[in-house]
Amino acid sequence: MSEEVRVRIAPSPSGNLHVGTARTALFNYLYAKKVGGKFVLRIEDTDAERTSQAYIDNIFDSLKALGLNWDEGPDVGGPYGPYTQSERFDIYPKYVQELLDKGFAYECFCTPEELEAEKEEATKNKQAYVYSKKCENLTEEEKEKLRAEGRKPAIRFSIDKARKAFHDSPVIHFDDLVKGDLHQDTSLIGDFVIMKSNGSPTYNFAVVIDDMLMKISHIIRGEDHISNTFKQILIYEALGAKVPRFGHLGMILAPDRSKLSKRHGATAVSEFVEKGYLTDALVNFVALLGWAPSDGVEIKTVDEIAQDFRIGEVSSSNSVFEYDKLNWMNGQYIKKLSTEDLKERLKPFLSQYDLSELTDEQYTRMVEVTREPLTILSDITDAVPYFFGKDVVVDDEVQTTVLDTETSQDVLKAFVEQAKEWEWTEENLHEKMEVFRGEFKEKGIKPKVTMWAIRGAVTGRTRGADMTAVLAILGKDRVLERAKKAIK
RNA sequence: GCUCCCAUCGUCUAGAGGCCUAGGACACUUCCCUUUCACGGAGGCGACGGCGAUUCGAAUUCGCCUGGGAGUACCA
Repeated sequence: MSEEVRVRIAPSPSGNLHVGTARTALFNYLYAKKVGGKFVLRIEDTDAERTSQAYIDNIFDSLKALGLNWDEGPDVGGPYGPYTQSERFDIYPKYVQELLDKGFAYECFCTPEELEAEKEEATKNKQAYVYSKKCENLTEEEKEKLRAEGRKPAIRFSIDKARKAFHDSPVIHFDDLVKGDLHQDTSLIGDFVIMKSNGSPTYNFAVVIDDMLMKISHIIRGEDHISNTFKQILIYEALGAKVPRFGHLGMILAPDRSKLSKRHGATAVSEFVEKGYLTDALVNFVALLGWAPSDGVEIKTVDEIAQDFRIGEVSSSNSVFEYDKLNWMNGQYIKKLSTEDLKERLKPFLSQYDLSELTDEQYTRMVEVTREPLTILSDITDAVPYFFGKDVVVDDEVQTTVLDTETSQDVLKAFVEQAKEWEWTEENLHEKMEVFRGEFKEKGIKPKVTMWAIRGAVTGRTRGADMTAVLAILGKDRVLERAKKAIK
């Protein structure tokens, strides 16, 4: 039973779910799925200042949208709850006391000013700063005196004592799931605070307690946590707990190789969704940042990826988040959507238009003929203005380079003349237009030039959806009116 | 500053001593298809950061250098 694989994602709700966190969540999820383990969600809302319910909801929604469903979490519960850190506050003191009793922790009465001075001194001497440990061997009398001054102690973890109890060398190692053997000289790690003077646990302590109590067996996270790992291993050992396996993923960088931030565009999963990215495409893309399919087929569902996933094969280097491939991939996913599904998904991006102008059939056809070039859903906004309203806005350039030409004028005159007699069904229009192009071709005018004239008059543009379909959707009256209007 | 991690095309990556004149995907580009844009199809451009060492043989092993990233809090 203790062999059960349990992984977790423990986001801090100080912002919307970041793509980096999403990728970490994904890799944990993939690992759990692959080996039949449990995926746990824990909310680390210790920092009340930056936490908000909106962010918590955003994290839930984003994870769900990505298909990363958790087996245990704040909402669904589980055997090792609560899964919200702020509700776990009363369980930490017990373990602090245990460490105190075992001699692996001690009270520290240093003030922020004193600590600051130590640090300055260290930087001045170009030394790496490590806490002086001056409070480690305080006598009871000294402690009483400090307490009488009104000082409230923080609790520090004694790196050296813990290390000596379990390791021969000050250099400790662990076998990382993705990076292999990792080591660190613990004499370079200062005795860090595990419980603040206000009684709340620090991150490095709380995670260990939470992960230990939640029986997390494998901790897969960003490599920015490597240095924390050594501290955490020592705490696990000091508590007599089983040390979990760790796996550290490379970071996701922006194209300029700096940390991905708002400056580079969207960073939260929800922002990508708002921009018109499909969550299926987003997870797929993010999975490819560090992982490669064994069969070379890159477009895959999360379940398919899970089948093929091996944590040891994940790349240990950082990767750059480039939009090019994401865009391509999103386009591929849009192509796979049924028209009915796409019609619904497109609606939020068509809010500036009055969809009631169109019958369902017209809307369906419009989507069918405009969906091809979409890479993100919001592209639809720019692709359809001419389907709405009576008139059309003609680009200046289209006016001068297309409509104003003598050829175009001839084409439009002939078009109006002939089209008013046509039966206005798409099928019939298709035939008629073919004949129409043929007539002009005989006069030496290329089919595309003929079409440009009509397209320019009817849509105001030189590019767009299939012309015949556009004519059919717009209806005879509007088409003829717009065509006439373009004739001088 | 100190410590740690990383290093194959512009980007994501395959590659675990000879199968590599380094493969794929995206991007870029040429051509084809075509009522435009796009999609699709067929090509092209394009990389083992540098220097040593080990070896008959290194992208693959080792060392140094360089470059990039991260951590150095009573933040998480």
